[in-house]
Amino acid sequence: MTDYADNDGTGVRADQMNVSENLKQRIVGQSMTDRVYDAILAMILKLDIKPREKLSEIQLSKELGVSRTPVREAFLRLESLGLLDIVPQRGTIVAPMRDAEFRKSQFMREAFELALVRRAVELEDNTELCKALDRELKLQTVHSELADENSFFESDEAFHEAIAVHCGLAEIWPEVQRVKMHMDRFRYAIRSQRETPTILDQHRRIAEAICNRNESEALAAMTVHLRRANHLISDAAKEHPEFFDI
Amino acid sequence: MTDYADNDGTGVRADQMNVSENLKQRIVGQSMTDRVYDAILAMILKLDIKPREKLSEIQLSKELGVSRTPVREAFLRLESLGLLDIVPQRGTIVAPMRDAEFRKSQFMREAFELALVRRAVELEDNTELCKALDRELKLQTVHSELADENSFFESDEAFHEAIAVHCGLAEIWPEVQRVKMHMDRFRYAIRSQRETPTILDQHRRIAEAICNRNESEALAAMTVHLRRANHLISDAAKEHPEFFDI
DNA sequence: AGCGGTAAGATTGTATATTAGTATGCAGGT
DNA sequence: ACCTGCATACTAATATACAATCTTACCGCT
Repeated sequence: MTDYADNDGTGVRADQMNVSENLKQRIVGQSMTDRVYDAILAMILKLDIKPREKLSEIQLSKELGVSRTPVREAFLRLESLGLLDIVPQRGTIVAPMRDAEFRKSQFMREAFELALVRRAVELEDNTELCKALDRELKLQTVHSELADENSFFESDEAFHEAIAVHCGLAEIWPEVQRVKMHMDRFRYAIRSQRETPTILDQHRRIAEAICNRNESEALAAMTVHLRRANHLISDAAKEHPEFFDI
Repeated sequence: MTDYADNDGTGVRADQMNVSENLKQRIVGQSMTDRVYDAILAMILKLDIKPREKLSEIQLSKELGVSRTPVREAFLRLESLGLLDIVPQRGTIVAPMRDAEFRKSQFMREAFELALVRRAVELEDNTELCKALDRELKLQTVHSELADENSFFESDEAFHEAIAVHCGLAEIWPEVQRVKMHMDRFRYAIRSQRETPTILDQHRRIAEAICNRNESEALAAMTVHLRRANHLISDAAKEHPEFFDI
């Protein structure tokens, strides 16, 4: 759990450690390609690597002490997610945040989560679901009061996931995460803990409407919640215009 | 357009031509990886290569006259779509059709297309959309009468795509195709042209409801249409149990 | 000084070599 | 006849080598 333990002799020169220390600690488990992929993905989402930042196969492979192949395969996966822009014979950069990409992501997430809500209100037995939602609400109350941002957003995820899981559609959640990805990049860029009370309130309304089987209310509450970020984008674009590509 | 024209000297032995002639003719355009990917994808969807059929990097690379790298990269893309199962140090097979995968695909497509319908009925100006839908309906009428299966299903695609395009969400369509993929595999396995009149009728109802801005009717009609295949799966599973993995 | 062309360097794309894990078949034993 | 252990063949994973293309910077010319 200790960060920055880099006394493993992988022969990384000190003058090219810009990204490497960050990566090293994340590299554990599965195949090389998987490890490299997970590491780069996390760094992109957390903005440890910034949009438009260059990312070369050969440099990363040296820093990570692996060959180009796993790095390249990780790059290809990330490109297919729209997170990297690979230009043949020129280079690879972290994709800038595109408005079109965001809109697409927003549409798909909304389509999924509203469909899940529609199922949730129609559950014959929703006691388990409501218990799970209530649990997350309690957690979020505490995390919000303690201003524990990370824990709050963790429970935020769990809240939304619980709806899918208790509808018998747990397999859908990874797909939601997939389409959410581009929104999450924005979220990390603009996330401010002053938002947590608002979010918590919205979650409460959603949970209440679902458990009361009030479909229209649940859908409305979820829609408001999911569209919350929309008006924050322009702020983010003003604050970090270099990240965007309009 | 002529199938099985194999007089190009790529050194493929006659006793291993099971897949090669089929592939060769498809290989044109873009990068090697893209070409190989497109070719294999088409063959999987059309059931030219059958579920559970083995597919080795080295054999394909020889047959296609390319190195293993593009083949491998194409494999990885197809694996991420759930169309190939790559087992390290053992081999790669075309993924059998899994009920869970189908249900997931069904859910996501329905979520997308119903969300698109909701937008479609709310368009201020739907004349272009209705014109496009009507055009495809006319085409489908002809194709159905002439029993031209392929053209019918082509127009079927165009019908659905038109809704997305005229809602200003053309970018969404590739994503719909993505999630539809697993359903399409079933569709090819069970497709019978006796279905075309039914489908055409369903399309007519959908188009009419959308153009009349009758949301509930449009949603109902689309839902019926999208769930049409559901009860056909069990038939397909009976007919080709070796393709399935329940 | 400004412009143009060329060569060097850097990049991804492709090909091949090496490594390591898995199945398989045969030999030898029980 | 059946099990066990080893050798072998085959696979994908990884590493390295080569090719093609683009950028960049420098040098010479005008």
